[in-house]
Amino acid sequence: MAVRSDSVPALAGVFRTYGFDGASLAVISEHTGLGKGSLYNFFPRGKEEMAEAVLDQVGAWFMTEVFDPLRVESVSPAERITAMFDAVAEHFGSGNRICLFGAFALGNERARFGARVQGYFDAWISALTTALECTDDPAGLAEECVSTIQGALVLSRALDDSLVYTRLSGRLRDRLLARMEL
Amino acid sequence: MAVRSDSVPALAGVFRTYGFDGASLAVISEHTGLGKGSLYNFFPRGKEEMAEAVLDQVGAWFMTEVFDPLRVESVSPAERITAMFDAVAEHFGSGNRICLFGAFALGNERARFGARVQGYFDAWISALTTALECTDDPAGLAEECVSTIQGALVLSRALDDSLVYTRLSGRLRDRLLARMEL
DNA sequence: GTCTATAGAGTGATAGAC
DNA sequence: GTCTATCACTCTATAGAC
Repeated sequence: MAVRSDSVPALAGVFRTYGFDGASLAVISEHTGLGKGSLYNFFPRGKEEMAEAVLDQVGAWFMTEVFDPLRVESVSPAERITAMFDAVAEHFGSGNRICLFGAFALGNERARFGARVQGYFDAWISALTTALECTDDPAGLAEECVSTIQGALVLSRALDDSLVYTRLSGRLRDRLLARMEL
Repeated sequence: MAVRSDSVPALAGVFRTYGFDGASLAVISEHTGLGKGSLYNFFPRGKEEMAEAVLDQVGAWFMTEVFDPLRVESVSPAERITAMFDAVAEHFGSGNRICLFGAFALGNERARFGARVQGYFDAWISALTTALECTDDPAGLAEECVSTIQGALVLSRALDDSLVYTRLSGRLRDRLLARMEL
């Protein structure tokens, strides 16, 4: 039997492709394979609740797979940073998939989901700052790192070339690792 | 009497705030002060033509105020770069306004306006590459610069703090200028 | 008469909610 | 599937400039 959480990955794909406003219930119904009745059974508050569920599930994935590992003291800071870039590249399909939080930050969606968006970026920068404590400017570099990844996703998407993402994130990673050796 | 181009700045504000899908004719009519009759008189193909007009006007502004000055050989490369950061900060309200091309790149709008989005970023990177010819990696740094500005706009918006933009673009500018002195 | 600008009632289609 | 609201858009009407 289908459960609510099973439909969240499909919902994520729809919101990534169409945005919040562009994702009609007809499109959602088609991509999830669920009728409107089922959708309102799982998400009584409608589309807004669907998007919240997506944001929460993606946010939870980043927490366990990206943010928490950045604070594990038994792993060297350089290895933590390298692992972060690997996990992030995997999640964003090396530039082929956008960041929902970034897209929602730029779009009209920010009005509805601003708190979740802010929480995601705060958590990322905070975790990165911990891993970069061995540098001379942990908070500044963490902010720069998160921002650069978002920029790489924008540019990669704009130029329709995932190599742009790979190139930019590789440069960033190397620059951070160099700063950690000081 | 009103002319078509007078309404474009108001249209730009609407699309920036609501996105393409979120900007209904009712909202557009309200913010421009024009009835539907006037809007369809100026833009016979409707919303799509309105957005194209906005993109074209913003693109033209960047061409004359940002891209072309980057190629003026009578000005030193360092001064050209500094002037670019000033003009860009002015246009983006130091992080308070988003980049329409960046937002359209991440959103559903890319399907309709992808060519214009790609042209904007190509032109920017190309012009910057010229100004950075005195460095060891003009094209790479140009790509990195444009991407970082976009990332700064995303993060600034996400955290609702324009100081994030000011801080990140200042760091980037200084880093570029340092690379030019080599 | 012709052209551009304006206003807004009215169209069918489709939206989200239930 | 049914509901109502709203969507993008069309059309008619009217105004003044030439």
